[in-house]
Amino acid sequence: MLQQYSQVTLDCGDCPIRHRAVCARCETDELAALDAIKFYRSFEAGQTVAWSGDKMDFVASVVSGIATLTQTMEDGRRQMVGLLLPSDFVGRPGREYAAYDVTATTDLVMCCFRKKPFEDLMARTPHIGQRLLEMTLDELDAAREWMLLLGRKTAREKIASLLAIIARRDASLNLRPTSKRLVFDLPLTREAMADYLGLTLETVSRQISALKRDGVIELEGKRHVTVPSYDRLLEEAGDDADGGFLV
Amino acid sequence: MLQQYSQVTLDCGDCPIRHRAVCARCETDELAALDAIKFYRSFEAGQTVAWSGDKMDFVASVVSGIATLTQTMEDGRRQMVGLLLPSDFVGRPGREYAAYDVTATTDLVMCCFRKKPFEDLMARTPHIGQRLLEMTLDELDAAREWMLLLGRKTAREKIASLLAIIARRDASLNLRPTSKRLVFDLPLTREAMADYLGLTLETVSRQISALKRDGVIELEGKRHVTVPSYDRLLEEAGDDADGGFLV
DNA sequence: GCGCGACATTGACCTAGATCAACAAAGGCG
DNA sequence: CGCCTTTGTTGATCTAGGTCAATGTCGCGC
Repeated sequence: MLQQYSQVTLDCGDCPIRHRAVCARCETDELAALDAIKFYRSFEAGQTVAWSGDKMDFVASVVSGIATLTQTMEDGRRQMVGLLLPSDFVGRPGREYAAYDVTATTDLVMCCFRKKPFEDLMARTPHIGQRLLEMTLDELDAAREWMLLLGRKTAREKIASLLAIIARRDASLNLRPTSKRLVFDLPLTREAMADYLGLTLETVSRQISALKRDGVIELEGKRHVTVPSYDRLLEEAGDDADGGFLV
Repeated sequence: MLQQYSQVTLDCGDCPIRHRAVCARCETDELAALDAIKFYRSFEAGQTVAWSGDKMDFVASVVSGIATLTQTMEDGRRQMVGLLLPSDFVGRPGREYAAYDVTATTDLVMCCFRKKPFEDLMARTPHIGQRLLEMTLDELDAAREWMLLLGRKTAREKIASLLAIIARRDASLNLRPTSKRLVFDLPLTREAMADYLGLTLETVSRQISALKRDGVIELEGKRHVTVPSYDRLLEEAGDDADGGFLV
Protein backbone atom coordinates (compact mmCIF):
# COMPACT_ATOMS: atom_id res chain seq x y z
CA MET A 1 0.00 0.00 0.00
CA LEU A 2 2.88 2.31 0.72
CA GLN A 3 4.74 1.07 -2.29
CA GLN A 4 2.46 2.76 -4.74
CA TYR A 5 3.72 6.15 -3.58
CA SER A 6 7.18 5.38 -2.34
CA GLN A 7 8.58 4.23 -5.64
CA VAL A 8 6.71 6.08 -8.33
CA THR A 9 6.33 9.81 -8.70
CA LEU A 10 2.63 10.42 -8.47
CA ASP A 11 1.23 12.82 -11.04
CA CYS A 12 -0.02 16.00 -9.34
CA GLY A 13 -3.27 15.74 -11.28
CA ASP A 14 -4.04 12.50 -9.47
CA CYS A 15 -2.87 13.68 -6.06
CA PRO A 16 -5.42 13.17 -3.28
CA ILE A 17 -4.44 16.43 -1.59
CA ARG A 18 -4.19 18.52 -4.76
CA HIS A 19 -6.93 20.95 -3.68
CA ARG A 20 -6.18 21.25 0.02
CA ALA A 21 -2.38 21.37 0.25
CA VAL A 22 0.05 24.23 -0.19
CA CYS A 23 -0.27 23.80 -3.97
CA ALA A 24 -4.07 24.20 -3.90
CA ARG A 25 -4.12 27.63 -5.56
CA CYS A 26 -1.53 26.87 -8.22
CA GLU A 27 -2.26 27.12 -11.93
CA THR A 28 -1.03 24.37 -14.24
CA ASP A 29 2.28 26.08 -15.04
CA GLU A 30 2.97 26.75 -11.36
CA LEU A 31 2.09 23.18 -10.58
CA ALA A 32 4.55 22.00 -13.20
CA ALA A 33 7.31 23.98 -11.50
CA LEU A 34 6.48 22.33 -8.18
CA ASP A 35 6.21 18.96 -9.87
CA ALA A 36 9.74 19.38 -11.18
CA ILE A 37 11.28 19.72 -7.72
CA LYS A 38 9.09 17.40 -5.67
CA PHE A 39 9.99 13.93 -4.41
CA TYR A 40 8.17 11.44 -2.21
CA ARG A 41 9.30 9.94 1.07
CA SER A 42 7.61 7.19 3.03
CA PHE A 43 7.84 6.38 6.71
CA GLU A 44 6.55 3.47 8.69
CA ALA A 45 4.34 3.88 11.73
CA GLY A 46 6.50 4.83 14.69
CA GLN A 47 9.42 6.15 12.68
CA THR A 48 10.87 9.55 13.43
CA VAL A 49 10.85 11.97 10.52
CA ALA A 50 13.06 14.53 12.22
CA TRP A 51 14.37 15.37 15.68
CA SER A 52 14.08 18.83 17.13
CA GLY A 53 17.33 20.63 16.30
CA ASP A 54 18.10 18.52 13.23
CA LYS A 55 19.02 20.29 10.08
CA MET A 56 15.98 20.17 7.82
CA ASP A 57 16.80 20.56 4.15
CA PHE A 58 13.25 20.05 2.97
CA VAL A 59 9.66 21.12 3.58
CA ALA A 60 6.76 18.80 2.81
CA SER A 61 3.05 18.11 2.60
CA VAL A 62 1.49 15.09 4.25
CA VAL A 63 -0.04 13.03 1.43
CA SER A 64 -1.40 10.16 3.48
CA GLY A 65 -1.11 9.00 7.08
CA ILE A 66 -0.64 11.02 10.23
CA ALA A 67 2.36 12.73 11.76
CA THR A 68 2.79 14.57 15.04
CA LEU A 69 4.90 17.47 16.26
CA THR A 70 6.01 17.16 19.86
CA GLN A 71 8.11 19.16 22.26
CA THR A 72 10.10 17.50 25.01
CA MET A 73 11.52 18.95 28.23
CA GLU A 74 14.87 17.73 29.56
CA ASP A 75 13.19 15.64 32.23
CA GLY A 76 11.11 13.85 29.62
CA ARG A 77 7.76 15.61 29.91
CA ARG A 78 6.26 15.67 26.44
CA GLN A 79 3.59 17.81 24.82
CA MET A 80 2.24 17.31 21.35
CA VAL A 81 1.96 20.68 19.60
CA GLY A 82 0.79 19.64 16.16
CA LEU A 83 -1.25 16.86 14.64
CA LEU A 84 -0.60 16.66 10.92
CA LEU A 85 -3.22 15.09 8.68
CA PRO A 86 -3.18 14.70 4.90
CA SER A 87 -2.62 18.07 3.16
CA ASP A 88 -0.96 19.65 6.21
CA PHE A 89 2.40 21.31 5.71
CA VAL A 90 5.60 20.48 7.61
CA GLY A 91 8.56 22.76 8.00
CA ARG A 92 9.06 26.47 7.77
CA PRO A 93 10.53 28.32 4.83
CA GLY A 94 13.49 30.32 6.06
CA ARG A 95 14.23 28.06 9.01
CA GLU A 96 17.24 25.83 8.92
CA TYR A 97 16.62 23.56 11.91
CA ALA A 98 13.59 21.58 12.98
CA ALA A 99 11.89 23.17 15.97
CA TYR A 100 10.00 20.03 17.03
CA ASP A 101 10.22 16.27 16.91
CA VAL A 102 8.29 15.05 13.90
CA THR A 103 7.01 11.47 14.15
CA ALA A 104 4.96 9.23 11.89
CA THR A 105 2.17 7.75 14.01
CA THR A 106 0.79 5.74 11.13
CA ASP A 107 2.42 4.76 7.86
CA LEU A 108 3.11 8.06 6.23
CA VAL A 109 3.77 9.44 2.76
CA MET A 110 5.08 12.94 2.31
CA CYS A 111 5.49 15.08 -0.78
CA CYS A 112 8.80 16.85 -0.18
CA PHE A 113 10.54 19.87 -1.67
CA ARG A 114 14.14 20.76 -1.02
CA LYS A 115 14.04 23.96 0.95
CA LYS A 116 16.13 26.23 -1.23
CA PRO A 117 14.33 25.54 -4.55
CA PHE A 118 11.01 25.77 -2.75
CA GLU A 119 11.89 29.16 -1.31
CA ASP A 120 13.02 30.41 -4.70
CA LEU A 121 9.82 29.17 -6.26
CA MET A 122 7.77 30.78 -3.50
CA ALA A 123 9.39 34.14 -4.24
CA ARG A 124 8.26 33.84 -7.86
CA THR A 125 4.85 32.28 -7.22
CA PRO A 126 2.53 34.37 -5.02
CA HIS A 127 -0.14 31.65 -5.02
CA ILE A 128 2.07 29.40 -2.93
CA GLY A 129 2.76 32.03 -0.32
CA GLN A 130 -0.91 33.02 -0.25
CA ARG A 131 -2.02 29.47 0.35
CA LEU A 132 0.67 28.93 2.97
CA LEU A 133 -0.48 32.06 4.79
CA GLU A 134 -4.04 30.80 4.75
CA MET A 135 -3.01 27.40 6.06
CA THR A 136 -0.81 28.93 8.74
CA LEU A 137 -3.65 31.15 9.92
CA ASP A 138 -5.87 28.06 10.14
CA GLU A 139 -3.22 26.26 12.15
CA LEU A 140 -2.94 29.24 14.46
CA ASP A 141 -6.69 29.09 15.05
CA ALA A 142 -6.45 25.38 15.76
CA ALA A 143 -3.55 26.01 18.15
CA ARG A 144 -5.65 28.58 20.00
CA GLU A 145 -8.58 26.22 20.37
CA TRP A 146 -6.09 23.67 21.64
CA MET A 147 -4.80 26.20 24.19
CA LEU A 148 -8.32 26.57 25.59
CA LEU A 149 -8.48 22.81 25.84
CA LEU A 150 -5.12 22.51 27.61
CA GLY A 151 -5.66 25.40 29.97
CA ARG A 152 -9.26 25.09 31.00
CA LYS A 153 -10.97 21.85 30.09
CA THR A 154 -11.45 18.85 32.38
CA ALA A 155 -10.01 15.47 31.47
CA ARG A 156 -13.39 14.24 30.26
CA GLU A 157 -13.91 17.34 28.14
CA LYS A 158 -10.41 16.97 26.71
CA ILE A 159 -11.07 13.40 25.59
CA ALA A 160 -14.46 14.32 24.12
CA SER A 161 -12.86 17.27 22.30
CA LEU A 162 -10.16 15.10 20.79
CA LEU A 163 -12.67 12.51 19.64
CA ALA A 164 -14.77 15.29 18.13
CA ILE A 165 -11.78 16.71 16.27
CA ILE A 166 -10.79 13.35 14.85
CA ALA A 167 -14.37 12.51 13.94
CA ARG A 168 -14.86 15.88 12.27
CA ARG A 169 -11.65 15.79 10.26
CA ASP A 170 -12.40 12.26 9.26
CA ALA A 171 -15.91 13.22 8.19
CA SER A 172 -14.72 16.23 6.21
CA LEU A 173 -12.33 14.03 4.28
CA ASN A 174 -14.99 11.46 3.53
CA LEU A 175 -17.74 14.01 3.04
CA ARG A 176 -20.23 12.51 5.44
CA PRO A 177 -22.91 14.55 7.21
CA THR A 178 -21.87 15.32 10.75
CA SER A 179 -25.12 15.04 12.62
CA LYS A 180 -25.55 11.29 12.55
CA ARG A 181 -23.69 8.20 13.68
CA LEU A 182 -19.96 8.46 13.03
CA VAL A 183 -17.50 5.59 12.88
CA PHE A 184 -13.72 5.87 12.79
CA ASP A 185 -10.47 4.38 14.02
CA LEU A 186 -8.31 6.18 16.52
CA PRO A 187 -5.01 6.92 14.82
CA LEU A 188 -3.28 7.50 18.16
CA THR A 189 -2.17 5.30 21.06
CA ARG A 190 -3.38 6.19 24.53
CA GLU A 191 0.04 7.60 25.22
CA ALA A 192 -0.06 9.85 22.14
CA MET A 193 -3.52 11.02 23.16
CA ALA A 194 -2.14 11.83 26.60
CA ASP A 195 0.66 13.85 25.00
CA TYR A 196 -1.90 15.68 22.92
CA LEU A 197 -4.15 16.49 25.85
CA GLY A 198 -1.66 17.21 28.61
CA LEU A 199 -2.80 14.18 30.62
CA THR A 200 -1.32 10.85 31.67
CA LEU A 201 -2.16 7.75 29.71
CA GLU A 202 -3.95 6.28 32.74
CA THR A 203 -6.31 9.23 32.88
CA VAL A 204 -6.94 8.93 29.14
CA SER A 205 -7.82 5.28 29.58
CA ARG A 206 -10.12 5.95 32.51
CA GLN A 207 -11.99 8.75 30.78
CA ILE A 208 -12.46 6.75 27.62
CA SER A 209 -13.92 3.96 29.74
CA ALA A 210 -16.18 6.48 31.45
CA LEU A 211 -17.45 7.88 28.13
CA LYS A 212 -18.12 4.35 27.00
CA ARG A 213 -19.93 3.51 30.22
CA ASP A 214 -22.07 6.64 29.79
CA GLY A 215 -22.98 5.77 26.21
CA VAL A 216 -21.27 8.78 24.64
CA ILE A 217 -19.15 6.44 22.53
CA GLU A 218 -19.08 2.75 21.68
CA LEU A 219 -15.80 0.88 21.46
CA GLU A 220 -14.90 -2.19 19.47
CA GLY A 221 -11.42 -3.33 20.36
CA LYS A 222 -9.20 -0.50 21.57
CA ARG A 223 -9.23 1.72 18.55
CA HIS A 224 -12.51 1.38 16.68
CA VAL A 225 -14.94 4.08 17.83
CA THR A 226 -18.60 4.70 17.11
CA VAL A 227 -20.19 8.00 18.04
CA PRO A 228 -23.97 7.58 18.21
CA SER A 229 -24.58 11.32 18.55
CA TYR A 230 -22.07 13.89 17.45
CA ASP A 231 -24.08 16.60 19.18
CA ARG A 232 -23.89 14.73 22.46
CA LEU A 233 -20.14 14.41 21.99
CA LEU A 234 -19.78 18.16 21.40
CA GLU A 235 -21.80 18.80 24.51
CA GLU A 236 -19.41 16.63 26.50
CA ALA A 237 -16.51 18.53 24.93
CA GLY A 238 -17.79 21.79 26.38
CA ASP A 239 -17.80 23.42 22.95
CA ASP A 240 -20.53 25.93 22.39
CA ALA A 241 -23.32 24.55 20.25
CA ASP A 242 -22.17 23.54 16.80
CA GLY A 243 -18.44 23.95 17.17
CA GLY A 244 -18.66 27.40 15.62
CA PHE A 245 -17.46 27.95 12.09
CA LEU A 246 -15.74 31.16 11.33
CA VAL A 247 -13.85 31.29 8.03
CA MET B 1 0.14 60.67 26.35
CA LEU B 2 -2.54 58.97 24.32
CA GLN B 3 -3.55 62.25 22.78
CA GLN B 4 -0.48 62.54 20.69
CA TYR B 5 -1.60 59.56 18.64
CA SER B 6 -5.33 59.63 18.96
CA GLN B 7 -5.84 62.95 17.22
CA VAL B 8 -3.04 63.30 14.73
CA THR B 9 -2.13 60.94 11.96
CA LEU B 10 1.40 59.88 12.75
CA ASP B 11 3.78 59.87 9.81
CA CYS B 12 4.89 56.32 8.98
CA GLY B 13 8.49 57.44 8.88
CA ASP B 14 8.28 58.32 12.59
CA CYS B 15 6.33 55.23 13.55
CA PRO B 16 7.86 53.28 16.45
CA ILE B 17 6.86 49.94 14.92
CA ARG B 18 7.81 50.77 11.34
CA HIS B 19 10.39 48.00 11.10
CA ARG B 20 8.65 45.25 13.05
CA ALA B 21 5.00 45.45 11.99
CA VAL B 22 3.19 44.10 8.97
CA CYS B 23 4.54 47.04 6.95
CA ALA B 24 8.16 46.25 7.81
CA ARG B 25 9.15 45.04 4.34
CA CYS B 26 7.38 47.79 2.42
CA GLU B 27 9.19 50.18 0.08
CA THR B 28 8.34 53.87 0.22
CA ASP B 29 5.65 53.67 -2.47
CA GLU B 30 4.00 50.68 -0.81
CA LEU B 31 4.16 52.49 2.49
CA ALA B 32 2.45 55.46 0.92
CA ALA B 33 -0.41 53.23 -0.20
CA LEU B 34 -0.81 51.91 3.34
CA ASP B 35 -0.47 55.41 4.71
CA ALA B 36 -3.40 56.49 2.56
CA ILE B 37 -5.83 54.00 4.08
CA LYS B 38 -4.67 53.88 7.68
CA PHE B 39 -6.32 55.49 10.69
CA TYR B 40 -5.56 55.42 14.39
CA ARG B 41 -7.78 54.27 17.21
CA SER B 42 -7.08 54.56 20.92
CA PHE B 43 -8.51 52.53 23.79
CA GLU B 44 -8.22 52.98 27.50
CA ALA B 45 -6.94 50.25 29.80
CA GLY B 46 -9.73 47.74 30.37
CA GLN B 47 -11.74 48.66 27.29
CA THR B 48 -12.92 45.95 24.95
CA VAL B 49 -11.75 46.35 21.36
CA ALA B 50 -14.02 43.63 19.99
CA TRP B 51 -16.16 40.76 21.24
CA SER B 52 -15.87 37.31 19.78
CA GLY B 53 -18.47 37.05 17.03
CA ASP B 54 -18.58 40.78 16.33
CA LYS B 55 -18.30 41.91 12.78
CA MET B 56 -14.76 43.22 12.32
CA ASP B 57 -14.43 45.67 9.47
CA PHE B 58 -10.78 46.41 10.11
CA VAL B 59 -7.42 44.80 10.80
CA ALA B 60 -4.74 46.57 12.78
CA SER B 61 -1.26 46.74 14.22
CA VAL B 62 -0.64 47.47 17.87
CA VAL B 63 1.36 50.70 17.99
CA SER B 64 1.69 51.06 21.74
CA GLY B 65 0.22 49.32 24.75
CA ILE B 66 -0.89 45.74 25.22
CA ALA B 67 -3.96 43.86 24.09
CA THR B 68 -5.09 40.31 24.76
CA LEU B 69 -7.06 37.71 22.87
CA THR B 70 -9.22 35.50 25.08
CA GLN B 71 -11.67 32.67 24.58
CA THR B 72 -14.56 32.13 26.95
CA MET B 73 -16.66 29.01 27.56
CA GLU B 74 -20.38 29.34 28.31
CA ASP B 75 -19.82 28.68 32.00
CA GLY B 76 -17.31 31.50 32.20
CA ARG B 77 -14.00 29.66 32.11
CA ARG B 78 -11.56 31.90 30.29
CA GLN B 79 -8.27 31.22 28.52
CA MET B 80 -6.06 33.85 27.03
CA VAL B 81 -4.86 32.72 23.60
CA GLY B 82 -2.89 35.73 22.46
CA LEU B 83 -0.84 38.49 24.06
CA LEU B 84 -0.40 41.36 21.64
CA LEU B 85 2.53 43.70 22.08
CA PRO B 86 3.55 46.67 19.93
CA SER B 87 3.96 45.66 16.26
CA ASP B 88 1.69 42.59 16.60
CA PHE B 89 -1.14 42.23 14.12
CA VAL B 90 -4.84 41.87 14.99
CA GLY B 91 -7.47 40.35 12.76
CA ARG B 92 -7.40 38.03 9.82
CA PRO B 93 -7.69 39.03 6.21
CA GLY B 94 -10.61 37.15 4.69
CA ARG B 95 -12.45 36.69 7.97
CA GLU B 96 -15.56 38.69 8.63
CA TYR B 97 -16.15 38.06 12.33
CA ALA B 98 -13.82 38.28 15.31
CA ALA B 99 -12.90 34.85 16.60
CA TYR B 100 -11.80 36.03 20.05
CA ASP B 101 -12.47 38.74 22.59
CA VAL B 102 -9.91 41.49 22.09
CA THR B 103 -9.22 43.61 25.17
CA ALA B 104 -6.90 46.52 25.90
CA THR B 105 -5.06 45.66 29.13
CA THR B 106 -3.18 48.93 29.12
CA ASP B 107 -3.89 52.14 27.25
CA LEU B 108 -3.65 51.10 23.66
CA VAL B 109 -3.08 52.71 20.26
CA MET B 110 -3.75 50.77 17.11
CA CYS B 111 -2.97 51.55 13.49
CA CYS B 112 -6.04 50.32 11.65
CA PHE B 113 -6.86 49.50 8.05
CA ARG B 114 -10.36 48.88 6.79
CA LYS B 115 -10.44 45.26 5.81
CA LYS B 116 -11.49 45.50 2.19
CA PRO B 117 -8.93 48.11 1.07
CA PHE B 118 -6.25 46.24 3.03
CA GLU B 119 -7.08 42.98 1.30
CA ASP B 120 -6.99 44.67 -2.09
CA LEU B 121 -3.66 46.23 -1.26
CA MET B 122 -2.33 42.91 -0.06
CA ALA B 123 -3.20 41.30 -3.37
CA ARG B 124 -1.12 43.93 -5.16
CA THR B 125 1.72 44.14 -2.64
CA PRO B 126 3.54 40.84 -2.05
CA HIS B 127 5.72 42.37 0.66
CA ILE B 128 2.73 42.73 2.95
CA GLY B 129 1.65 39.11 2.56
CA GLN B 130 5.22 37.94 2.97
CA ARG B 131 5.65 39.83 6.19
CA LEU B 132 2.27 38.68 7.47
CA LEU B 133 3.23 35.06 6.76
CA GLU B 134 6.46 35.51 8.66
CA MET B 135 4.65 37.08 11.62
CA THR B 136 1.99 34.39 11.61
CA LEU B 137 4.62 31.64 11.62
CA ASP B 138 6.27 33.35 14.59
CA GLU B 139 2.93 33.50 16.37
CA LEU B 140 2.38 29.83 15.67
CA ASP B 141 5.74 29.03 17.24
CA ALA B 142 4.84 31.13 20.25
CA ALA B 143 1.48 29.36 20.49
CA ARG B 144 3.24 25.99 20.48
CA GLU B 145 5.62 27.00 23.23
CA TRP B 146 2.56 28.19 25.13
CA MET B 147 0.92 24.79 24.59
CA LEU B 148 3.88 23.08 26.25
CA LEU B 149 3.49 25.51 29.13
CA LEU B 150 -0.24 24.88 29.50
CA GLY B 151 -0.05 21.12 29.11
CA ARG B 152 3.04 20.15 31.06
CA LYS B 153 4.49 22.85 33.27
CA THR B 154 3.92 23.25 37.01
CA ALA B 155 2.39 26.41 38.41
CA ARG B 156 5.80 27.70 39.49
CA GLU B 157 7.29 26.99 36.07
CA LYS B 158 4.35 28.70 34.40
CA ILE B 159 4.86 31.89 36.39
CA ALA B 160 8.61 31.86 35.80
CA SER B 161 8.00 31.32 32.07
CA LEU B 162 5.60 34.22 31.84
CA LEU B 163 7.98 36.52 33.68
CA ALA B 164 10.77 35.41 31.35
CA ILE B 165 8.65 36.11 28.28
CA ILE B 166 7.70 39.57 29.46
CA ALA B 167 11.25 40.36 30.53
CA ARG B 168 12.64 39.16 27.20
CA ARG B 169 10.15 41.05 25.04
CA ASP B 170 10.72 44.12 27.15
CA ALA B 171 14.46 43.75 26.79
CA SER B 172 14.29 43.25 23.04
CA LEU B 173 12.31 46.45 22.69
CA ASN B 174 14.72 48.41 24.82
CA LEU B 175 17.82 46.67 23.51
CA ARG B 176 19.26 45.67 26.84
CA PRO B 177 21.53 42.68 27.31
CA THR B 178 19.63 39.73 28.74
CA SER B 179 22.15 38.18 31.08
CA LYS B 180 22.10 40.80 33.78
CA ARG B 181 19.61 42.37 36.15
CA LEU B 182 16.30 43.11 34.46
CA VAL B 183 13.65 45.52 35.68
CA PHE B 184 10.15 45.86 34.32
CA ASP B 185 6.51 46.43 35.20
CA LEU B 186 3.96 43.65 34.89
CA PRO B 187 1.43 44.77 32.30
CA LEU B 188 -1.12 42.22 33.54
CA THR B 189 -3.29 41.84 36.62
CA ARG B 190 -3.05 38.60 38.59
CA GLU B 191 -6.31 37.56 37.02
CA ALA B 192 -5.04 38.17 33.48
CA MET B 193 -1.90 36.20 34.33
CA ALA B 194 -4.11 33.37 35.56
CA ASP B 195 -6.05 33.46 32.28
CA TYR B 196 -2.79 33.35 30.40
CA LEU B 197 -1.41 30.42 32.35
CA GLY B 198 -4.48 28.28 32.90
CA LEU B 199 -4.37 28.83 36.67
CA THR B 200 -6.49 30.57 39.28
CA LEU B 201 -5.52 34.00 40.46
CA GLU B 202 -4.88 32.65 43.95
CA THR B 203 -2.31 30.21 42.65
CA VAL B 204 -0.66 32.99 40.66
CA SER B 205 -0.44 35.12 43.76
CA ARG B 206 0.98 32.29 45.86
CA GLN B 207 3.61 31.32 43.30
CA ILE B 208 4.73 34.90 42.83
CA SER B 209 5.13 35.15 46.60
CA ALA B 210 7.10 31.91 46.55
CA LEU B 211 9.46 33.13 43.81
CA LYS B 212 9.97 36.32 45.78
CA ARG B 213 10.64 34.37 48.97
CA ASP B 214 13.20 32.24 47.11
CA GLY B 215 15.00 35.26 45.68
CA VAL B 216 14.21 34.50 42.04
CA ILE B 217 12.52 37.88 41.73
CA GLU B 218 12.23 41.06 43.78
CA LEU B 219 8.95 42.93 44.03
CA GLU B 220 8.27 46.58 44.66
CA GLY B 221 4.57 47.16 45.01
CA LYS B 222 2.51 44.60 43.15
CA ARG B 223 3.68 45.22 39.63
CA HIS B 224 7.28 46.36 39.63
CA VAL B 225 9.59 43.38 39.17
CA THR B 226 13.36 43.01 39.33
CA VAL B 227 15.01 39.85 38.06
CA PRO B 228 18.50 39.55 39.57
CA SER B 229 19.46 36.64 37.31
CA TYR B 230 17.73 35.96 34.05
CA ASP B 231 19.47 32.59 33.83
CA ARG B 232 18.08 31.59 37.21
CA LEU B 233 14.63 32.61 36.03
CA LEU B 234 14.93 30.47 32.89
CA GLU B 235 16.02 27.56 35.02
CA GLU B 236 12.89 27.96 37.14
CA ALA B 237 10.85 28.11 33.94
CA GLY B 238 12.05 24.65 32.95
CA ASP B 239 13.24 25.94 29.57
CA ASP B 240 16.31 24.23 28.26
CA ALA B 241 19.40 26.33 28.69
CA ASP B 242 19.19 29.63 26.86
CA GLY B 243 15.60 29.55 25.70
CA GLY B 244 16.67 28.23 22.31
CA PHE B 245 16.65 30.53 19.34
CA LEU B 246 15.62 29.15 16.03
CA VAL B 247 14.74 31.85 13.48
C1' DG C 1 0.00 -23.51 20.34
C1' DC C 2 3.00 -20.97 23.38
C1' DG C 3 5.48 -17.11 25.08
C1' DC C 4 6.84 -12.49 24.68
C1' DG C 5 6.40 -7.54 24.19
C1' DA C 6 3.53 -3.63 23.20
C1' DC C 7 -0.56 -1.60 24.43
C1' DA C 8 -4.41 -0.94 27.52
C1' DT C 9 -7.24 -1.22 31.81
C1' DT C 10 -8.12 -0.85 36.62
C1' DG C 11 -7.26 -0.10 41.56
C1' DA C 12 -5.23 2.30 45.75
C1' DC C 13 -3.29 6.15 47.21
C1' DC C 14 -1.30 10.93 47.10
C1' DT C 15 -0.46 15.72 45.89
C1' DA C 16 -0.70 20.12 43.19
C1' DG C 17 -3.66 23.25 42.51
C1' DA C 18 -8.72 24.60 42.94
C1' DT C 19 -12.18 26.39 45.93
C1' DC C 20 -14.05 29.00 49.63
C1' DA C 21 -13.26 32.62 52.68
C1' DA C 22 -11.19 36.31 55.30
C1' DC C 23 -8.46 40.24 55.16
C1' DA C 24 -5.04 43.92 53.47
C1' DA C 25 -3.37 47.62 50.49
C1' DA C 26 -4.05 51.22 47.20
C1' DG C 27 -6.38 54.41 44.67
C1' DG C 28 -10.19 57.46 43.33
C1' DC C 29 -13.80 60.48 44.84
C1' DG C 30 -17.36 62.58 47.50
C1' DC D 1 -10.35 62.67 55.39
C1' DG D 2 -12.84 58.57 55.37
C1' DC D 3 -15.39 55.36 52.27
C1' DC D 4 -15.79 52.19 48.73
C1' DT D 5 -14.03 49.62 44.87
C1' DT D 6 -10.55 47.19 42.73
C1' DT D 7 -6.68 44.38 43.23
C1' DG D 8 -3.87 41.33 45.70
C1' DT D 9 -2.49 38.11 49.67
C1' DT D 10 -2.93 34.35 52.70
C1' DG D 11 -5.11 30.42 55.10
C1' DA D 12 -8.00 26.04 55.43
C1' DT D 13 -9.90 22.54 53.03
C1' DC D 14 -11.22 19.66 49.03
C1' DT D 15 -10.66 17.08 44.75
C1' DA D 16 -9.26 16.02 39.90
C1' DG D 17 -5.92 13.96 38.09
C1' DG D 18 -1.16 12.10 38.90
C1' DT D 19 1.65 8.18 40.57
C1' DC D 20 2.69 3.54 41.48
C1' DA D 21 1.53 -1.08 40.76
C1' DA D 22 -0.94 -5.20 39.32
C1' DT D 23 -3.45 -7.38 35.67
C1' DG D 24 -5.52 -8.02 31.06
C1' DT D 25 -5.46 -8.45 25.91
C1' DC D 26 -3.84 -8.95 21.58
C1' DG D 27 -0.75 -9.87 17.69
C1' DC D 28 3.46 -11.95 16.21
C1' DG D 29 7.46 -14.94 15.82
C1' DC D 30 9.08 -19.40 16.82
